[in-house]
Amino acid sequence: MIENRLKQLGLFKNCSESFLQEISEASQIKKYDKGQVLFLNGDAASRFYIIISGWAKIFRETLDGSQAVVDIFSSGHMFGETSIFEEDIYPYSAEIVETGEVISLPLAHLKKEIEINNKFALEMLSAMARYRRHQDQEIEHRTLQNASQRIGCFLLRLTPQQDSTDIKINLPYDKMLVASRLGMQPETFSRALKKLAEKTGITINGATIEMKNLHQLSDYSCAACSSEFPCKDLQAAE
Amino acid sequence: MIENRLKQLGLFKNCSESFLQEISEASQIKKYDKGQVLFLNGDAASRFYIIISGWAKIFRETLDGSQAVVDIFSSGHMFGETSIFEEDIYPYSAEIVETGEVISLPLAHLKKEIEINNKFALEMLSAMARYRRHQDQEIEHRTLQNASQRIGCFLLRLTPQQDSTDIKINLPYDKMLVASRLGMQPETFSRALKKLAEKTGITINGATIEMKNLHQLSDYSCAACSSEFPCKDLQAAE
DNA sequence: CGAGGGTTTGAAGTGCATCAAATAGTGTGG
DNA sequence: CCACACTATTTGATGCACTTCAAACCCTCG
Repeated sequence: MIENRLKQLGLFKNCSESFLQEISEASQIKKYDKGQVLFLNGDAASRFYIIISGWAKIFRETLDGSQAVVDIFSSGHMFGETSIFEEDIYPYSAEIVETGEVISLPLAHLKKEIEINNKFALEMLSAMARYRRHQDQEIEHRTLQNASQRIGCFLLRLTPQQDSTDIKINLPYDKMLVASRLGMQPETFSRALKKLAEKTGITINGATIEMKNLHQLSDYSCAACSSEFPCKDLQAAE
Repeated sequence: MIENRLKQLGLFKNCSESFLQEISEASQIKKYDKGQVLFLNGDAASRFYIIISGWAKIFRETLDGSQAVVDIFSSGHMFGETSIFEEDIYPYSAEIVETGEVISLPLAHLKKEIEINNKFALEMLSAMARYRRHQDQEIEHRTLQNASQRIGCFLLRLTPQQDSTDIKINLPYDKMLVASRLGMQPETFSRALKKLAEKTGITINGATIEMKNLHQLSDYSCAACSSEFPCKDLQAAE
């Protein structure tokens, strides 16, 4: 049930029962398959989205077909909501990259609630500010880090805790997608990951990566970054 | 007088006289010389800033001294305000790059007003949303455009109107800074600008650039961008 | 006039992209 | 359960864009 899902999100913690009920009734939860497009850059925007499971990528595409992946979202994240304030068109395209469930909600309800519920407006502002920092960091990473360092940084942000040794993780989605998320070609990703393994002693086995010494990894990856390790992901889910 | 300056900004249009008076009294307007640092990444944040004249750059710096310029602001722009919501430390450093006047205002007052003045909170949200789009575009540009195209795009966004022919503009700050703003080295900027001139028929004379045919310039520059010309700057001043 | 930064130019190196092809992996229908 | 088709991933070879280092030039301002 949608209402319960929404209640689990920190974002709506200051919203009234009646608002949650109302917006839930006007919302839809739906399973989307890998490859489905939710909306395209320039489309008229009337709804925003919250991911329940699976992954979605946010991207922009040029006429000649090359695309820039701006971000990739998972469970708990919201997107398409910036269209409330400007122009009512989506500023990017969104596509499901791992099958899962997504709630679509009407922007009109969101807008109304922001206008009348001050605490909720603050919650939104806080989320926006957090995301801005995330983007600043993104710009920095793409400017200063080389391919291997960007991968290392990405891996570090996937680790649950920083203190333990011998961490084993799985890449959250396929390598092609990780590559585009980090702004590089798949071939470059493959080579850069291998180079990272040589330099930092991590072990790669398909999509599974074993990290015995996080400090060695962070020494290498964070050398070209203004943030210190542990550099927690600023765009943390609600 | 600070209060009058603030009244000229659209941002504060829904604020009460008493708030404007209060925050003005707690604010300072000061002339800063080129090279002065306003704050550093990681500093405790208690004030935010609004530029009256001159230019300021927002950047992040690694231990080894290389820096990523995140943005460069001019008259009417505000920065450092995102620290209200998180951690109370600045997420980037700020330095004056063209001598001018800057107002520094207490974050505490801003925070209080956001909490009690709903319309103002909305105005802030709107500004945040606009800036987020600006950053998305920035990430796209740095991913998809080559050096010459980034310069062309930068020039197009400096032009006052899109329809006229034979436009003459001056670069707003020195070429080294434009280069860093666009994420490239000064040498690369110099060469890429020359290449742009060959490809699009613009004329370069020191810091003055003459553009006889904007369409030729946009055809070349916007080929690797998802936005159509005219691609107005989303981070427009208040 | 001379010092010092900004800008340009040249030469060489590096990192990533691209193109091409081999290999591994995955899901499908037989 | 296997063979096939298709996609993801890796590897190799090559090219290009940008960087780096070095030096010259130019401009401005004391």
